[in-house]
Amino acid sequence: MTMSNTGGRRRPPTIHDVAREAGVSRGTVSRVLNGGHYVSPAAEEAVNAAIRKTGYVVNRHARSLITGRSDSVGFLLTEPQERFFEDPNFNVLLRGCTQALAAHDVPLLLMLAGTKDERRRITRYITAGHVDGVLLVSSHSGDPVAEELRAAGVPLVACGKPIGLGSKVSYVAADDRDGAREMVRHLLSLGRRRVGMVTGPLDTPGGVERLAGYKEELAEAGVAFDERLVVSGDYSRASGEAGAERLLAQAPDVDAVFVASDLMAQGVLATLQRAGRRVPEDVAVGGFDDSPAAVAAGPQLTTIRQPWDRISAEMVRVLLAQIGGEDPAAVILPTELVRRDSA
Amino acid sequence: MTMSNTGGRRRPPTIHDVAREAGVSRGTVSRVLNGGHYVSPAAEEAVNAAIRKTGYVVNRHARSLITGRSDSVGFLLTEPQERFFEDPNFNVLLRGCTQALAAHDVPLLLMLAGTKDERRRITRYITAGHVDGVLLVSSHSGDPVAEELRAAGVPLVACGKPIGLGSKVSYVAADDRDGAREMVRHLLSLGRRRVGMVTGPLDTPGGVERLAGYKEELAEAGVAFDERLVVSGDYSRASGEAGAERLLAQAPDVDAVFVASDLMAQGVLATLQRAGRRVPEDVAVGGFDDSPAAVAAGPQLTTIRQPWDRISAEMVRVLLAQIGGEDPAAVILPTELVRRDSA
DNA sequence: CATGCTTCTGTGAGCGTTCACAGTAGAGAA
DNA sequence: TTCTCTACTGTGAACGCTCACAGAAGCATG
Repeated sequence: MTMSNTGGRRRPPTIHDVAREAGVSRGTVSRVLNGGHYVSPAAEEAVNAAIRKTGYVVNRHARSLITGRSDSVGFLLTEPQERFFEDPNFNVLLRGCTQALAAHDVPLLLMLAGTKDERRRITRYITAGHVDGVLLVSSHSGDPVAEELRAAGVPLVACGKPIGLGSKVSYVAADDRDGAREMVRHLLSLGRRRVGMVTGPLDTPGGVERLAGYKEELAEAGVAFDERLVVSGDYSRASGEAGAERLLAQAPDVDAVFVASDLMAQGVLATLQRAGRRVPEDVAVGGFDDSPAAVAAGPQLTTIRQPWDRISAEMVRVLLAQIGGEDPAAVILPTELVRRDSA
Repeated sequence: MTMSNTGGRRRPPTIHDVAREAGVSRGTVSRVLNGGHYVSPAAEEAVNAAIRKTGYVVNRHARSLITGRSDSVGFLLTEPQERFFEDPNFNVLLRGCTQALAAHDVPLLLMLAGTKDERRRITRYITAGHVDGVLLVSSHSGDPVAEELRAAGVPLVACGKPIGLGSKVSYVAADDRDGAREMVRHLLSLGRRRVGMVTGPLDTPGGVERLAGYKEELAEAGVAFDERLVVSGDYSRASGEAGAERLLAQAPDVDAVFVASDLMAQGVLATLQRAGRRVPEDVAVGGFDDSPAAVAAGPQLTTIRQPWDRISAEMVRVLLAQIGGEDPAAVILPTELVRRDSA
């Protein structure tokens, strides 16, 4: 592309101007800018005054040219984007990451790898060093882009445990298993014993973990596992409706359902309503996510809140640490039971 | 912040490496890279081969340092962000802009100006020339950040007509007035004569325009304007519910309602349902936006689709043109009536 | 007085590009 | 021939910064 400089703007002040204004050398200004060790209080003050007076802002391009880093990170979305952009959790995540990065003065580049072509371009862009690291929102399947980035040694932090990327990729995730256990424990504490589950997709760690938590908690409570009480879904509302239908058919005596997402739970509520079951009197329903869907319609959903604000903050923290040379890390954050009307 | 280079990555090839590989000079490689005028076919081919062989990617920092442009643009959100991030239209817009820019190989920086502090930091960042231009999603009120950017001569394209920024700011907007007229025309064509309206906030151009379109179309059809048929809202679902209640109280004989947003229309549907009015038999309802809310519940909403994909594409086109030196421009895009069940 | 150490400061080099300019070769015209 | 013009190519300088190094000043120690 070609971009010519527009007329209106005049040359911004350089480090040289600041140095002259402060009566010191470029080196001293640079030292004040970065860390400020080995500079006298008098010089530091003079430089800061000069910066204020001139309105100096460091030229990141010049800095990056010599340091070899860009002081920016990418936010990479490798899945079909509709799904994520419509997910409120994703929005919270994106917003949280942007703000956390802003606090460190690190710009965030939004990268959408939809088509094969985009994927290639973005991979080159990243491996060329135009960003220092990548916040990755992938899911399901092993992701070729992520794999390539990992192989190229690009600092990478995934949201949720990535599949098939080896253990050397950092990730931040909610404690799906523990969250599921907490919800099941809650349902059991209400006296329910025929607790069903609509799972998420079982090719995702989240889906697997939530099911595992369900089983564990039942086992611990001494409630026998009954596979007729478990049906699988894909997190969509429609799959919640269908799942509830199967569940009612397979186990008509179900008196509680743990649903692996709020969106599916909406579908479950609809099906239960159609079937004439009252919620929570006949069937208690517990969701997962605490998304806006949880309070959108019907009885307000009792659910498990994923700490998206903390997740984004941790992703940024881990990524910056890794860019700073630290080793990859996995962070699991606790979830929280939100009691509403459905259970 | 401090970021030290991580071990894994080795030095990427430079233009020098390519030049050596191709047996030409840096200048020739540079010419091939940018436009390719005045370079012999043989040289061009050799350079391209060398680029492929070495895996060369231009160092944007070095380029930016000398050209003075960053070849990147900012996507600036100056309003309380929750509102926008939960708006599906906003998501389409963000996605569309990112993709349109990607096609030009221009990275998009996401900038959220929530707090006063962020606002100041972002303003400095932009005016320092770290982005070549800004895609602005503001709304309502005159925006101090936008005003400052305009004054600094930063290329700027707003989404929707901005208020109080003078005429020298580019913007891209849907044709609110014409869209409103089309909907009202549709309602009239169904034989309805007591057509009410729930307006959007009247301190926004969109709100004003939709109301104006409503009035114009009524006038053209020779239907007398009745102010009891008009109540105002703020685009939220709750204000739709409240608005419909007022409407029913003021004008019980209302037989159609044009609602200025789908979200409000959902509220209107709920109120009508509670009041025992059937939709569309007793009262026809027309929305605006064609957001997912339009098909979320109740009768599927007849609505006006705003061409968000085209809006984002046009915003990018206008911005890049302006960065290239062209004058600011206003683009108004046509809307489209989407017929569903509610009217 | 020399020596060393610490704290502070200035200077030159260089990061990887683009740009302006100078220069070359070949073709065609005078 | 000689001159001009076009098509192409190479070269040095510059962009604004950081980094390594050299050096100065102050102070304590030998």
